[in-house]
Amino acid sequence: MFLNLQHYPDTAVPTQMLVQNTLPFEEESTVFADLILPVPIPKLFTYRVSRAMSGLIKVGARVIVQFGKNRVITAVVGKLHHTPPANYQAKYVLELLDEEPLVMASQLELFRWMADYYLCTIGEVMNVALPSGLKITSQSKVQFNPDFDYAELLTEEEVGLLEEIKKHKSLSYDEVARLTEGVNVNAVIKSLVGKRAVILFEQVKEKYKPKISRKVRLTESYASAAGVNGLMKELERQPKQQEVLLRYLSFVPVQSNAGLNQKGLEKAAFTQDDNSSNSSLQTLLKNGVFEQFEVTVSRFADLPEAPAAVINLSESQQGAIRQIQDHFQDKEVVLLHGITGSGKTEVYIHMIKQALESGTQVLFLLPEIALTTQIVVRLRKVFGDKMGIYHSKFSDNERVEVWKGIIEGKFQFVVGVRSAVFLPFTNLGLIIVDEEHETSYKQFDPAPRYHARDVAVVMAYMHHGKVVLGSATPSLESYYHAQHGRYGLVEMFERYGDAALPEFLLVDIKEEKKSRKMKNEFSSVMLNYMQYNLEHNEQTILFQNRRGYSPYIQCEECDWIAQCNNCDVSLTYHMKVAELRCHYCGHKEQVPRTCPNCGSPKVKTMGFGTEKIEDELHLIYPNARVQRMDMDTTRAKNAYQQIIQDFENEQIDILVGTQMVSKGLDFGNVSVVGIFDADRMIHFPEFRASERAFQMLTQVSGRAGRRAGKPGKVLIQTHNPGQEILRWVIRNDYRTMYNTEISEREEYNYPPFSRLIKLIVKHTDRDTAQRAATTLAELLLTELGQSRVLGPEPPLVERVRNQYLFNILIKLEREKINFKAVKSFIQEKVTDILTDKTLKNVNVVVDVDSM
DNA sequence: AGCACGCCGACT
DNA sequence: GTCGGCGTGCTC
Repeated sequence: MFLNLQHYPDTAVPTQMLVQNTLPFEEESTVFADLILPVPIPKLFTYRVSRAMSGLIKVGARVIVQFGKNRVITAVVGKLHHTPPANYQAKYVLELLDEEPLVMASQLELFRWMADYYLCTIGEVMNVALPSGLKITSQSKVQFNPDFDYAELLTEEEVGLLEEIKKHKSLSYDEVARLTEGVNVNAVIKSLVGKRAVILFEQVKEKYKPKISRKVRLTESYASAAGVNGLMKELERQPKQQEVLLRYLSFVPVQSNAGLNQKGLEKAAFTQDDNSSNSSLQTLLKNGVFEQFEVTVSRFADLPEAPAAVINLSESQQGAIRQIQDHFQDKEVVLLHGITGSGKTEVYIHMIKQALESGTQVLFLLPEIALTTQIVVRLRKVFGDKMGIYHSKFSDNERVEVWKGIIEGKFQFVVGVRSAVFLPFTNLGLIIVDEEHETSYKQFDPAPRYHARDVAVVMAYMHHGKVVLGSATPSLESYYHAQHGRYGLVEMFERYGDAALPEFLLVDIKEEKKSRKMKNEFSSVMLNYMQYNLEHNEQTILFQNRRGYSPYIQCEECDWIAQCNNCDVSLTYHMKVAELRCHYCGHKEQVPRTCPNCGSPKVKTMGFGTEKIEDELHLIYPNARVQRMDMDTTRAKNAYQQIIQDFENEQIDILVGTQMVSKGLDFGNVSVVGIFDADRMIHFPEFRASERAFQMLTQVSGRAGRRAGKPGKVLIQTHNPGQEILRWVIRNDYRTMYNTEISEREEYNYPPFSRLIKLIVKHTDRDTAQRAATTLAELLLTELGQSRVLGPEPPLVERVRNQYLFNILIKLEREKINFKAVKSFIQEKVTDILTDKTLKNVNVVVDVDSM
């Protein structure tokens, strides 16, 4: 239970009170709290706990404190003790927000580990961990001083501003600024405060609002079969009121079950049609027939009860479950390598059920895109409202409800994205990480730059639970661990319900171009297949991992290319919105009609993205139903699901999209998958390129050929059909890919043979950035040696948001090295650079296990 | 990260 | 002469 000791949002803490450091009317208590504050300062802050609060405060509860001169912020109690700080006077904890811990001891342990491992502060971890509905905003507000006597002389500006402030009860700085344009608000407010015309105060408000449902029910005297019958008679002369009563009874059959009345009916159920029923209801309320009441409802209340879904497991699924259980005898982690369509989900469901029955909690992690799909619907059918969903597209209130629901025991099982590892589990028996190879499990910005899969493994150790990592295309790291006995390995190579593997067709673009068979981006082969599909009402998925219309526009006369002002990249042309956009910083600008450099009107789009493919499809097949699915078309909360649903209902003939189309689309009618630009993925300048390309191509291919007895087709357009990666994809030969890649990784000492820490040095001035990076690299070399420090070198995109970047890569062997000591050495050197007086405003990002 | 305090250029 | 620019250093 979360008892708010104060009622928000109305609490205003006058500033004068905040400044006070001792409480006058009581003896000083000897309880001190070390608090985790949401700031990037690597230590806890010790505050004093008042005597009244000392019996109530608990580790993991949130408190409000004054931090600095004028800031009021929320903190979480990290530790309680009796040691007064030696060198300073501790301030008092102003308020206690939770009677019971909101952050569990197990979480604090995990958060400390994360801060330590990923080289950030526990405050930064806390900041990302808590849904913002549980954080508290502190905002300075201004208010007219009712005691102001106009004794001081005011300037014209001050009078104007004061008049505005007088009109309102209280205003934030922002609001004042909006009301009085063109005035230097901060300065004027400051002088008004000085003249005691206005008062400043800190308003703290809790953002989470429970959802309230307004309901009505029959008053006690009528809440029985006899009561209702009597009432019907009484109302014979009032047909409208009788109608309202009947309506109520149709939802809540009190005659047959009087107990149902207790729960009542939403008031909204009466008023949706017309106003007269509303007024009749008002009369009934007034006459004491009905009564109103309010209940706090869950935002997930409308979910169906779990039907006892029976799953028939295939031989291979049963075998997989047995093997997993065997491995769990002596291993914490099992890698489940199951090809697309092998039925991993049923295995998961079985494992989850078992864990739940044994009374432990279960966490099921999915990549963001997969979470919006059918798998959640399926899980919901099995687990009903015992399952919580934690998703970034959910509102804050919904996330707070999941958080609290776990603590209260309402959700024993949570399906969620990366950040679900922060939830308040106390007894995790099983964690499943599906699509464990997905790079989106690694958070890049802001700190903590954590990898949810790796965090999950650590979490499981802490909870003495188990982990299942699942993938059709495991990361080299996980497979390596499985090969070397650190993880158990279970493989499923049979397609469920004997769906055939797709047939592959490599289309040589060079050949097609030579014989002039290409129609823009489409090879004749692809056009033929699409044509066939349209004629036979079968669906096609086209994959191009690049959004927008074209990645750049260029002048034919002078070769000018539209570039971002803030980043060293070309601007992507988006046709629908008629804009050039930077995919790095979000900068937008108008599309020039003529070349800004030479004035020529011959500015052409170059290259192609999903939008161009969509556009050309409309031209080639005017009657086909084409839908695009990428970040631009799925921004709205339910847009993604809508597209999926339309596709499922076969209201879309051709779906063209980015990697979004590679996840969770399991539809029988997709007989062709077309892949553009496979070469770009394969040759991406990065050591994981081959692995990624293999994963991506395999995942997309898996969308085809899901209909039993009828293999689908996968068309890959490439300039080089002989590439070995394509061969591996076609043969579904993970092993060879793994063996080839792993020996390269070993040779060049890349993960899993080493750990990588990437340092990104940033500065607005290129020379300063380079100088800082070089200095830092030299400092690191002293202890780590030449072989472990690579760089600095500029990344592919040298400048982002007007910051020049230089990367230093540190490779550390996995064995025989004091990882902790090395990390604190790195931290130390980074701090040296940051505090170097000759290198001002340099920023360094430390990314442990960088991807 | 904020936020206040402190020392040098363009205005009444 | 003042306002106000943002550099620097601290926060229990």
